Amino acid sequence: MKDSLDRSAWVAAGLATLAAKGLDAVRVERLAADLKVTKGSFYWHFRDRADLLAMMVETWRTSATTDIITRVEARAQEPADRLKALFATVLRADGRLEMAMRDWAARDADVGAAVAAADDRRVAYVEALFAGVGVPEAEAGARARFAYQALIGHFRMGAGAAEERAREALDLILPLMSRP
Amino acid sequence: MKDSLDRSAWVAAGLATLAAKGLDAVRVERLAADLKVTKGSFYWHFRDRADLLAMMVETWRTSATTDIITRVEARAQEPADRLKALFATVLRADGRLEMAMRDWAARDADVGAAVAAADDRRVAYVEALFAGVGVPEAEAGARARFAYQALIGHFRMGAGAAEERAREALDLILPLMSRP
DNA sequence: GCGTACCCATACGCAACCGTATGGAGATGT
DNA sequence: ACATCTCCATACGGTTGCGTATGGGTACGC
Repeated sequence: MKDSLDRSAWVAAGLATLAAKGLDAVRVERLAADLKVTKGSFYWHFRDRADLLAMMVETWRTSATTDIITRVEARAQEPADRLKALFATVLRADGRLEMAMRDWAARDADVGAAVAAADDRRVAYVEALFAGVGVPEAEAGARARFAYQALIGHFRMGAGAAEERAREALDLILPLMSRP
Repeated sequence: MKDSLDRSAWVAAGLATLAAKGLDAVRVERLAADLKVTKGSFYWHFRDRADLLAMMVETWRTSATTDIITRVEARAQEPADRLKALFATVLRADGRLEMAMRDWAARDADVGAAVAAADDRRVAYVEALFAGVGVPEAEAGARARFAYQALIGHFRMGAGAAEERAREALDLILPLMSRP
C-alpha cells in the first residue's frame, strides 16, 4: 500500500515532463512508463488526459500565486531591498515550467486566463514596489510591466547561458528603472 | 503544370501552421490536406519531415536577419528617430512566428542556435542605437538586451490585447532607457 | 507519337497513443 | 473466512501519423 500512487504523483510527473519536453510530450503511456506502472493506474485516477491537464493547470495556478511574493516579503522590508531580492531570487529559478505554461497558454484559453491572472498579480506587485521607491505613479505601471516582460524574455532566450550576465546587468538596470 | 507545387510552397504552409498552431501541428498529412494534395507530393519534394523542418528554419533565418533592420535604416536617419521607428514597427507585427520559433528553439539545438544568432544581431543593433543617443558604453549593452527581452516578453504575454497600452508605455520607457 | 522526366494519387505496413473492458492481487472491515 | 474496496495489469479496438512502394497522368524533347 505504501507504493501506491495518487493523483498528485501523476500531476507532478506531468508538470516535470511539461517543463522538460513540452506539452506534446505529456502522454498517458509515457508518464505511466516513467512511474513504472501501466495506464490502468492512470485511468483509475483520471477520467482522461484532459482531466490530468486541467489538474496540472490548477496545481500551477495555486503554487504560482503564493510562491515568490510571500518569500520576498519575509526576506526584506524596504521596497528597494525587496526589489533587489525579488529579481535576484527570480533570476536564480530556471523558469522552464513558467515558459512551458506560456507556450501552452498561447493555444488554450483556460491556461491563458490562468497565466494572465498570475502575470497581472505579479506586475501589480512590482508596480507597488516601484511606487515605494519614488517612481511617479504615472510611470510605475509601465515600468513594472516593462521589467516583468524583460524577465519573461530573459527566460525565453535561454536563461542558463546568460545568468551571470543578467545578474551583472541588474545592477545597471534596476537603478535606472527605479529613478524618480 | 501551372498548379504544381515546389518546396517553397510546403515551407510556407509549414511556417504558417507553425505560427498559428505550434510545431506539433506541422504534420505531413495535415499540410497536404491544406494544400489540396496528398503526401505523395510531399515525399517527392522532401526526404522526410525533418527535411521540411530544416528548410523552415533556414527560410526563417535568412528572412529574420535581413528584414526589420534594413527597413528601419531606410526610414530614419538619426539614432533617436531610428529607435522610435524600430520599436513602433516591431510592435505592429504580430510576432506569432517569432514566438513559435522560440518555443521550438527551447527543444532543438539547431533552432536554438539560429534564434540565438538572430537575437545577438538584433541586440547589437539596438546597442548601437542606444550608444548613438548618448547612453554610456558600459550601459548600452545591458539596456539593449533588457529592452529586447522586454519585447520578447511582450509578445509572449499576448501582444494583441495590450498593443495600445504598449504603444503608450513606449513614450515613457524609451526616454528612460535613452537617458545618458 | 514515343520515350522520359516530373509531379502526384493510392495503398500498404508500422508505430505511438487514446480510451475501454476485464480480471487479479492485496489490504480491510466484519 | 468472506465479501468488498482499492489499485493496477493485461488485452483490445480505433485513430493518427510516418515513411515506402508503385502506378498513373501530363508536359516536353526529339
